[in-house]
Amino acid sequence: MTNRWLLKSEPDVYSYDDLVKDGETLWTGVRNNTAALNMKKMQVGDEGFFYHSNIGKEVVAICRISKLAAPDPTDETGRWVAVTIEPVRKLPRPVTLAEMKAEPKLEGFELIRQSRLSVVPVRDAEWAQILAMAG
DNA sequence: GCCAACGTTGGC
DNA sequence: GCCAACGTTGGC
Repeated sequence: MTNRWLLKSEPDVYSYDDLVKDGETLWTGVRNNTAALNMKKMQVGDEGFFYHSNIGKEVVAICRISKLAAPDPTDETGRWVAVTIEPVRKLPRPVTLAEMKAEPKLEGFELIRQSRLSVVPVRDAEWAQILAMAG
């Protein structure tokens, strides 16, 4: 079962361009239980939106899960996990948070409902809607 | 087990 | 810089 996701990153810390440069990256540092549960549900090949938080506040690209959740090497307690992601493509243009909030079809979107969650599931209809908004 | 206090995230 | 939302911690 393929699912879709949205992953947040502050672009001054790690942007989509950094991911392109690196080829792939271990998505470390998630320290929230709901977000960790979402990562454990990810399958290799699942796609996700890459969202720039704080600066930009917009979906900029699509990425793909390339490795399943495994223990996060930056976590000394051994309780947290990280997946590996790779870049897929940039959107024709970014879709901003303000646009998504203004779109009635995205009313139930988890990104908007629970704004602090850093790894968010995206429903098929929401995925299609955001792609359509990206042009 | 409840809840107040505090810390963090992220939008504005 | 402020604040809302949410999670965590610790006293009782």
